Amino acid sequence: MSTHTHLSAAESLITAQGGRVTRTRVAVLEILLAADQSLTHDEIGLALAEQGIKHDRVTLYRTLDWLVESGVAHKMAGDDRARRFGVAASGPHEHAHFHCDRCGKVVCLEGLQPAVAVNLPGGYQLDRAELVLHGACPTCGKGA
Amino acid sequence: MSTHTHLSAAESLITAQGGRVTRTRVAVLEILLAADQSLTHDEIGLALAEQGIKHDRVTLYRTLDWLVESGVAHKMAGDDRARRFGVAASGPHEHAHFHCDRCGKVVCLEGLQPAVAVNLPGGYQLDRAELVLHGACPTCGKGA
DNA sequence: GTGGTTTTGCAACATAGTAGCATTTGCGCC
DNA sequence: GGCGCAAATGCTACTATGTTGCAAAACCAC
Repeated sequence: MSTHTHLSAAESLITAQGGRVTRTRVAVLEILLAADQSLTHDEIGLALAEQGIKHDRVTLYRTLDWLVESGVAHKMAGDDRARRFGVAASGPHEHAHFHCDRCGKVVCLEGLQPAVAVNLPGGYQLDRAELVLHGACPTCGKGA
Repeated sequence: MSTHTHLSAAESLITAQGGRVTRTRVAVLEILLAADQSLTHDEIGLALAEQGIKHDRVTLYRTLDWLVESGVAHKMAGDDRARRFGVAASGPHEHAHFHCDRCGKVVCLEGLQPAVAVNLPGGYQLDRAELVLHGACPTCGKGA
């Protein structure tokens, strides 16, 4: 299975960033691309294990860091102390996140960055705004 | 110095929440009240030590948790994995934070919660919005 | 295939936060 | 003022998350 000339979306993304296409990288990126929510290092590691992909905790950290540095993925700090990762689908980091306070799930909400025309006190230079919405996701909200 | 009938702001706040007025609690709360920025557990611990107030790491965690639960202080997760604490001066948690990407300092920006009239995809129930602005603080911005 | 660089895997370390339990302390009550 | 009891503290040990250094392995250009 090496004569393929067809590259998967994950493989294309990786080569486009000038990185080597490795088992772990492809698998991690595919997991992130397939996920409808932000995943923790742990969840990704579990998914890898389920696919029978042997890997090291450290490798995964480094892979994720590389994806973030390359601008392919993005990292966000949650209320628990675990960082969550997701694919930065379109454009810059200008997208909001929705954090379900019941199941703890974090989803990316693309294209709804609001008018954050805040009037900052003097001297502050605004670079980018990060918006996290808290509430209940569709799944948890139904039960209420 | 125990015949005082006058209570400090910190002491009043503590008793108002039905908690006991202890050395550590008063000191921590006074530190938070005096701070112009959000502080990490570590920074607060250092400040306590400077005041010669003996304390335990665990006690500080518990004190801070209590303050947050009582609604006196608020907790926020930063990009580093340390939680930062600040006094929730006015009203609910409806205030934004400014994170200086150069010195890492986090300040609370009261009264500038923007119109987060975001149109959520179907099914999401918005509870509260958390806004974190990134950029340079006045001090760091000057040097640029 | 060969060579050189990137990436991985391992082991050890670092930091942030938590749990259980005995001791101390604040504070209401007498 | 002293007593008792619940709340708070301090200790030790532990968990979880993330990092560093280095040797071995894997990628990929040639």
